[in-house]
Amino acid sequence: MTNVEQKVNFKSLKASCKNCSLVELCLPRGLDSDDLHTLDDVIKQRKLLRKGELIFNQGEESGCIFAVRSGSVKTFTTAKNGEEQILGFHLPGELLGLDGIDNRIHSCSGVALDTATICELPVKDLNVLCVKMPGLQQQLLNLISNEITKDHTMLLLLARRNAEQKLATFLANLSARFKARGYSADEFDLTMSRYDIGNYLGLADETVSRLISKFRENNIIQAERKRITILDHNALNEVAEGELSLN
Amino acid sequence: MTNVEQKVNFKSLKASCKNCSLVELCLPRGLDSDDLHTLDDVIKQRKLLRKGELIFNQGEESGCIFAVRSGSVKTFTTAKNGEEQILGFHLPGELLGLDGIDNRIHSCSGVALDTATICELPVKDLNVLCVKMPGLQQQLLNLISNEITKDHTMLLLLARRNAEQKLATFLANLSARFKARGYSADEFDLTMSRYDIGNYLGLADETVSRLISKFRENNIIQAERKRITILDHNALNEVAEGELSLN
DNA sequence: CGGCTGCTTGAAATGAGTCAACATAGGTGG
DNA sequence: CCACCTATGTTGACTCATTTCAAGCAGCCG
Repeated sequence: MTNVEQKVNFKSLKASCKNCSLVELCLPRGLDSDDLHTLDDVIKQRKLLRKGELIFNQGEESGCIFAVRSGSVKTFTTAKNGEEQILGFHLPGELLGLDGIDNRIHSCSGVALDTATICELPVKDLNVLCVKMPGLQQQLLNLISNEITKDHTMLLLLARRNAEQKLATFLANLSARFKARGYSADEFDLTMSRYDIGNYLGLADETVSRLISKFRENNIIQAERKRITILDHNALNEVAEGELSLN
Repeated sequence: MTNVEQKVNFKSLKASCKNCSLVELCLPRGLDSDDLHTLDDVIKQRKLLRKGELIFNQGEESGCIFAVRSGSVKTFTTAKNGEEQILGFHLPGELLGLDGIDNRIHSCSGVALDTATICELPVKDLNVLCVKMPGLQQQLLNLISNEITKDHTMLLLLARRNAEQKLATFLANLSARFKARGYSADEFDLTMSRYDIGNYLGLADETVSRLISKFRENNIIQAERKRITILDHNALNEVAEGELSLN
């Protein structure tokens, strides 16, 4: 199943880790070099997915968490009546499937938004490793804890903010995440549709469309279909905070 | 700090655990008896809180998670501009503060809604125990995983449901939780104000008031201020699911 | 007993949704 | 390679659920 016996002997720590995207997440709070290699060995080969392909399905027991290497991914729950609620969009270097970390059942599904590569990380192996590496244990808890905090921020956004603030927050957040991952904070492509954005933010897709136009008319962004250029981060943040209302 | 040396030698497992509310949560998926006692020893003495008293504060590092023994509690985040978003209400036997499980900083605050007793559980001690008790490790992850799932359900509720469905879901959920804890599913007191309910559900408090009246007029509930009696669980669930729309 | 806070109800205002028509891009097959 | 077709996005007009504003009421605490 895993290839723990496989030896790794490169000079550079990063270069020696096949699946850096996930391992990098653990670096900031210091696992030592040996630990990192052990962890890296547990991470399954990347998998290539086409747009729309399922990574894991709500209700199934994958026993894995996942890391995005390239491309992007959305997660969503499906209600009894069949309607979907998008829970998050995941960029390269980010994790998903943490809701299945107890090794039981995923409470949401993950789907590729475009061509994407993802790494699989079997929770079982992680648990075994945790005994040997107390640092990893802590890292894992940190990650989940952050997940909860993110959800709480989202609850606030959905419950208390108007459409303008929601979309501005969404764009500002995307920008910050691209920046954190080494991409441009000013110019990026939306891999998700207007419908997806609306679903995620609790808005009709027409509303999203209208707001994008409004932001453009106010010279806050430039928007050509999927391509977004942020012209005025300051104004965008002010709209997000409700300090600035447009038109 | 903790009283690990303290010996416990009662016959009944439950009777021998001073802080059953938390320990019970771990029972369903089987820690053995010795483990339970060890766990119980780590749980700090109950604390008595008056209405409005703070249990833990957003931004502070308590290093603890908490279990409600009696009374009820709300958790909420405070945004930059000072406005609050209630994240959840917690009944006896339920946990809170899991967002601070990484032993760092709480991303929300907890406050007693009425006179309440709560137990404190230092995460540090838990981590130590986890090494000795692999089962506990798993239990903890399960709990957090469930927390995430609950948040996801809430995201769906806030983003996709109308006011009627939100309130019906809220009441049905409360009822189920009371039942699960051995209280009546039909009759209970709301310890939170209309304002709190509205804040939690992303509604104006006037809307909550109006809906309660509407539910009463439709003979779904009886409502005398804080006292709620559910007359028709079936109808309530149908409203929650959007299968039934009132008036 | 009075004042305060929380609750209820009404009337008016409005933000976002719905419905509908049209535009554009990208993909497919002839 | 072009023409068509379907997806997705845009924009307008109208509707309506929920909010906001406002007034009155009821329970509760000091």
